[in-house]
Parts: sequence; structure tokens; C-alpha cells
Amino acid sequence: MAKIRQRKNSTRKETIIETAARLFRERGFSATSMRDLAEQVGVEAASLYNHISSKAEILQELCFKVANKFMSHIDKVDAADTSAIKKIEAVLRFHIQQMVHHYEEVYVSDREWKHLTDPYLSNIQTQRKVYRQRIASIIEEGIRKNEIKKIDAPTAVLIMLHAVSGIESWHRSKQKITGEMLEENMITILIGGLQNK
Amino acid sequence: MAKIRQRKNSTRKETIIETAARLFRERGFSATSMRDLAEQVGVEAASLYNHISSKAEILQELCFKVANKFMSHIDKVDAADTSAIKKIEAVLRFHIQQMVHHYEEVYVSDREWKHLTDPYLSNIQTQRKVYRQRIASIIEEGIRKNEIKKIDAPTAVLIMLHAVSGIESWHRSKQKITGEMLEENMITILIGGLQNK
DNA sequence: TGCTATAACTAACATTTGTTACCAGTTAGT
DNA sequence: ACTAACTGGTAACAAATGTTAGTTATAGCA
Repeated sequence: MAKIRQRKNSTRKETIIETAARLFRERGFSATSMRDLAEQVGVEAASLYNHISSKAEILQELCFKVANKFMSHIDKVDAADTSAIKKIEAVLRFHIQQMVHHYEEVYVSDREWKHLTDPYLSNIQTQRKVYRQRIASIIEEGIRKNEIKKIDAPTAVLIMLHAVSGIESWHRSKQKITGEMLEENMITILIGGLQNK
Repeated sequence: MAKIRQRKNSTRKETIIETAARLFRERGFSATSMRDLAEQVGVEAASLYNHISSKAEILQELCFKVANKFMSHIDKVDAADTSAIKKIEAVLRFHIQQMVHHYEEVYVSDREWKHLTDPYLSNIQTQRKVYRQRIASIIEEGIRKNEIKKIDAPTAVLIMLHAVSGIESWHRSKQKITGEMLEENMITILIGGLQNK
């Protein structure tokens, strides 16, 4: 019937993907129907297909957008000339900030990537593995230089990354501390837990 | 057609729920169909209903079984006469051990409880909230007694509990360290991160 | 041997699902 | 003013979903 009120400076496709991210977070990818999504966008389900080609594509866009963001950040960190523990702190702070400010998409891509299908599934799995190995390598470097406690590096990675995903609880809690306070607390505990002495 | 080979010492219903736990972990609750489940059990979908009353019931049983286990454990910990930091360590060790040895059910109840429906949903939400508050109280006690760093207690809880759920990655990894090693590493990092000095 | 409870089967149901085909109105550029 | 690109709607689809009804065959016990 009608053309569109182009909201703000975002395209219609972006609006759909943003809305989808919210629903996928709240209900999960599988439990969100295209009709649910359409209703939230304010349109009929079939109309969504003027902007996206499938439900799967939405998840792909979300997952790869986030994956690229984290990959290019760790590139910069790796290139920097600082101590291992500082590098780990930088990675951790980036994760925290992303979870605080781009909650929906980061959370969804972390929890729902399993619903991708090949070749996207294999691609993401590889990227995740590589990413974790890169962090583990920094930690091992830190252990050799005695900056970091003698621990199993993959275990440390697992703790770091999963602890960060707990920021979901913070978002849903009534009386939140500020994002900055949250960040400092998490750094205190996690970097404090890794650091030697 | 045929009667049953009653496997081991578990009832048919228990077999179904165990199998469901595995599938719910792998694919998620919503993405697992009753026909998928039936196939894994080795039976037609309709036959499942001789043992369970609905798909929802399976999730309920899993969630409340796990919730009860954690609730009664923290009761014991609370009653004990030790330092706050020792109590936190006990809770943490219990979580780790449960995730190591009862992976499927613990993981599923932690990730999929959102798909419960009322009144079960409200019930679980309340239980989870209470549980986290009890841990937070112990941490706050530890802060007052100077056993624990001056941090935001809810944030510490969030880190602890989510870090533990990372044990999923450990389960799926090829070259695992032992469960005992995993536990010690996690305790080193997390208790080390909380402890004062 | 015959009775009863159990647990499997087949068939079918009403919904819900993702998606397509097709049409209609609006907007922008010529 | 005419056209083309968009973006919306309606109707419909085939497949998949959770679940029920009704039936049959087995196992254990009287």
C-alpha cells in the first residue's frame, strides 16, 4: 500500500535486522517466527522478503558482523607493543564494552550461531576457534614472561569469554550499576585472577 | 509392536528425559522436535506420550531437578561454619563438578529455562533470583570481613556463574585436561580474583 | 491358560512455519 | 505526466510441528 517512513538514518533492512536481534535474544532464533518479527516491524510477514532473502540470512548477517568486529580488534591488539597482560586486558575491555553497548547483536551471535547452516556454520566455527587460540597464545606468552599465573590457557580463555556473556544479567537487572563500574569490577576480578602476584 | 528392553536400572521415562537433555543441549529446546527425540529413543513420536505428557513437561522436569540440587547444596553451605571465601569456593566447586559430571541437564536447564511457561517460568525465575542473592550475600559478608576485595557483589556472582557455564567448551574440545585440573584452574583464577591480597 | 497393564504402532488432526506468486499504491527521476 | 523502482498487501503453499485416538502385541501374574 504505502511507501515508508524511513526511520532515522537506517535503511529498512537494518531496521529488520535490529528488530530481529532483539527478538532472537529474547526468545531465541528457533522460537522466533517470521510473523513475530513482522509484527514487531509493523508489517506483514511476506513483506519482509522485499528486504531480506530468508530468516537464515538475518542470522548470518548478525553473526558475521560481530565476528568481523572482534577479529579486527584483536588484530590491532596483537600488533600493539605492550605486555601480554595489558593485551588481555584490552581484549577483555573490548568484549565488555561491546556487550554493554551492542548487547543484542553480540549476545545473539554468541548464543545462536549454532543455528547457522553450512557453509556459514563451518566458517563461524573456524573463526571462533581461531579467535580463542589467539587469546590463548597471548596468555601463554604472559605465562612465559611471568606476568600471568601458571594456568591452563584454554581454561582461562573460556572463563574470560563466558564471564563476559554474563553481562546479559546486568542488562536485565533492575538496579544496575553503571557500565563503567561494571567494567572496572569485571577487570578487577578477572585480571586480578590471572595476574601473577 | 514389541514390549521393551528396560535398559539398565533406569525407567523408560528417564531414558527419554536423558535423551532429550542431550538433544536440547545440541540443538536447543525449540529446534528439537518430538520426532527427533523419538528417533533417538528408537520409537515413534506418538509412543513418547505413553511416558510423558508433553514436550514442556520434559523441560520442566530437567529444570526443577537441577534447581533443587543447587538449592539444597547452598543450604548446606550456608549452614556450615567457615569463612565466606571458603563458602564461595564450595559453591563454585559444586557448580564446576555438576557441569563436569551432569553436563547435559545442568547446561540445558541453565540455557533453556526461558522456554518454560507459567507457572513454571515464574517459579524458576524466582528461584534463580533468590539463589544469586544468597551467593551475593555471602560475598558481601566476605567483603565486610575483609576476606574479599571491595567489589560489586552481583557482578561477582554473574562472573562466577557464567564462567562455569563455559565448561561447555571444555566438553566439546578435543584435547581436554582432566576434570580435576579444570576445577583447580578455575578455582585459581576465580577465587584468586575475588580474594583480598 | 487367561487377564490386565504396559508400551508400541498407524493414522490423523489442527496449527504453525518459512516462503512464493501476484498485485497495488507511492515516490523519484526523466 | 510517464515510467521504473520500491515497498507494501493478500492468498496460498507444502512441510513440519505437538498431540490425540484407536489398535495391537507383549510380559507378568492369577
